[in-house]
Amino acid sequence: MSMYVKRCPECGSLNLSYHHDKGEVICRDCGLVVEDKMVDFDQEWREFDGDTGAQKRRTGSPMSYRQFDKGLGTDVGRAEDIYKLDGKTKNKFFRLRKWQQRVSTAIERNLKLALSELKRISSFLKLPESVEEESSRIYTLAVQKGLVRGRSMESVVAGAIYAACRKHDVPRTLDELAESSGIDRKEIGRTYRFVIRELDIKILPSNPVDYIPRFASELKLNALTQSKAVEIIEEARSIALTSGRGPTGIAAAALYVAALLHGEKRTQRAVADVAGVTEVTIRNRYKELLSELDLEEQIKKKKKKLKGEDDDEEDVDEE
DNA sequence: AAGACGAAAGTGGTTGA
DNA sequence: TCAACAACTTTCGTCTT
Repeated sequence: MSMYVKRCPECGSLNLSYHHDKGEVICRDCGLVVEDKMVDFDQEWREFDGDTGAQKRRTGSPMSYRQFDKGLGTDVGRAEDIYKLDGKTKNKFFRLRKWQQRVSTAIERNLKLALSELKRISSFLKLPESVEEESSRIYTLAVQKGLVRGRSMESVVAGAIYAACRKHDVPRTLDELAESSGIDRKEIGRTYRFVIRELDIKILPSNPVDYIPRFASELKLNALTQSKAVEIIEEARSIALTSGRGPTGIAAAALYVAALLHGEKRTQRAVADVAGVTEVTIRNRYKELLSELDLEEQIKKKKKKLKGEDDDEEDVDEE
């Protein structure tokens, strides 16, 4: 169905890898993220049988949380519907109706504004539609639960997006959210935690591997280095080296080591910048990696640079 | 000069009494 | 609610390339 043929703009390769769930297209040869927001081709609105051609009508607008009320609306009924009610109930009815109007117009206004902001940010971050949809849902729930009170609308939007990204394994760093929303990173983290706690959204700790393609692409590292980094992370995970640590730090250190081993050296600062951590954190993770995994390869590489006088085995990459 | 390294002090969040 | 604690950051001085 998705029948467009693409070449990697970096190396011209046709060997592209499609990750539909992440909305990413990754070049297997050079690791470039070719396109990180794919058109969602299989979202095809139902058509009925071809032979009864006249009946190809759709059944209303698509149900989406990106519209403020999911395209539906519920009202407390009109006055003429309740002519049989007694006076007391009538009064109650009118009170409810009044409240409903107040609340719903307030919520409506809020949602309209918030969802357009949300759309702006998610297109800035090139998030796939599934994530945009999810964050809209989260935000809507948050508003309905009154969680925005005392917080800025923007920070809740940012928190909702962050949560949705995590939930869909398309993690963005807090810094990226901060940059695109203009909200302080800590503030986003706070509201994020608050929102997922209040809405009882369970989010598993994000896997460092999920960050690798994007970071590697930004650093222009090739696919070999990238898969080496993934390999390192998985090895580290098997020895419980990754628990409790920040996933971005691990991803950054793994990439740093992998780049070193493949002769594509990047400075710690460069890696730190794209990963949104400091050099110190990379060094700490890096040290742990070297001491807990096999570091002989690393040492051999360095020895080769030191004029490699006597023995040099040319084994670079295998497990 | 630039990059890598590491010590020391500070920050914000989690946990457990 | 408070204190201990771990992870991470900031800052800064030293060493290596």
